[in-house]
Amino acid sequence: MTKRGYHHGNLRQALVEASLALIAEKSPQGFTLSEAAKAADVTPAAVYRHFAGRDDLLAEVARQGYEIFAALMEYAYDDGKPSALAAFEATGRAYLAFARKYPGHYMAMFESGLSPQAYPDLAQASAKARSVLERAAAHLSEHMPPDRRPPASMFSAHIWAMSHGVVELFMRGNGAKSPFPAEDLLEAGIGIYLRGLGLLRPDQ
Amino acid sequence: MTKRGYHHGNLRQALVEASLALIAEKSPQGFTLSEAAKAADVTPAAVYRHFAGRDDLLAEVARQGYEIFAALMEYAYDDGKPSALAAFEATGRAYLAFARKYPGHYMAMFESGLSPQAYPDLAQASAKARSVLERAAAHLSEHMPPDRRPPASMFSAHIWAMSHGVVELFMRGNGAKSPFPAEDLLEAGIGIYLRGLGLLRPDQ
DNA sequence: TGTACATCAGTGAACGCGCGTTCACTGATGTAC
DNA sequence: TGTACATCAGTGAACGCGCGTTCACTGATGTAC
Repeated sequence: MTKRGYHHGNLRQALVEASLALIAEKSPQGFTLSEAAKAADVTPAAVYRHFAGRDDLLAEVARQGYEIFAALMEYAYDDGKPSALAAFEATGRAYLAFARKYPGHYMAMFESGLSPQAYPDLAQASAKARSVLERAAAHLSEHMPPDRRPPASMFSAHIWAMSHGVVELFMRGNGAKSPFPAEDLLEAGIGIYLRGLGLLRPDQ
Repeated sequence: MTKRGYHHGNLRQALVEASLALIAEKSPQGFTLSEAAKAADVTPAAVYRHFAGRDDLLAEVARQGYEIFAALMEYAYDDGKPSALAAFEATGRAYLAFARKYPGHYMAMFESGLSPQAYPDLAQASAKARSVLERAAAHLSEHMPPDRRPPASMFSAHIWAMSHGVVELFMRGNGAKSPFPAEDLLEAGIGIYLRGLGLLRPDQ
């Protein structure tokens, strides 16, 4: 049991968790402060003891999302073990696993439309997460044929874009029914891409 | 001049165009029927002469988007001329050009969260657009080394996912500042991917 | 241990607002004779 | 050409609703003596 505060006990975190469920169900724009309060068994006014308002609550949800995201990526990457390539592929799989397991966080992070600049803590968490991805990309790029090695930030962006696109188009109802499981689709896509970079033998 | 009807003249289309501007500015979920009516210089109630309600109006915006999208893709693909590969690359560029030039349509199509099943016209337009992409992919896949040729629907999904991801992450403010222009980023990404499929020589 | 007081998390009522939607209506446009 | 009538696109008022936010308050918890 977590320690209980005055009345509710950890209301701040309870609100975050109520919001997560609502965001996953109705999208970040569909979620309302009042509903989150109700889900936490509390008056809407109580929310203002812990957050400056609706957007501030949403920002905190996104911030926690980036923290989890960064930790998962870090863990999956595992300092490039057993090999830069294998670690990189594990990171890609972890990306999709995160989107599937933490849909509320994912949507708050990437589909909420709130600007991170307005929330310093959010901007910092987001930068931290991104740095994990870029480190993995930079490490892997050392193993590329140097003549046509693209900037690490570019090929990290490619992988991120494809991963995000698979999540948005084929994991949610949006756009299209997936003809394949999203995981297989992304793994195959990344494989082809890495072969194009000379990181995989043509017959791998 | 377009022909004018009873009072306003083509109010139906005026509402669609007002909605486009609002959607591009505030996202599909931020757009409201009342604002669209006001932008078209008309009472909210007038909207109900032409649409069943807010969602119906949004669906019509998306439908028109798919029509334009399909036409642009068709034009860019140009029946696979001058070569299947060149035509395919032109189609990729056209995708991004569409997203940039018709942000309201793009957002209504891919970020609105409305289910196409509920709107038969929308579902049909969406299927038509998708078929153009799949035809291009199928045609190109005939030129692949047949031993490891992936299903056309899969590699079409890869390209689409990367394109969509680039739009969402690097063309909008969402997620990240682009280190490169979105067009260059996507073109390079598709190039690497196609090389991975054996469609481009390693030194191309 | 017991009492008096300070703190402050959450309450409940209230606010102004804009939303989507309905309804009886009006008056400009089109049509029949 | 002129008149009487039918049509129907758009009006304006009204509705109930849930939103975000504010405010003075209350009462459970923690603390000092």
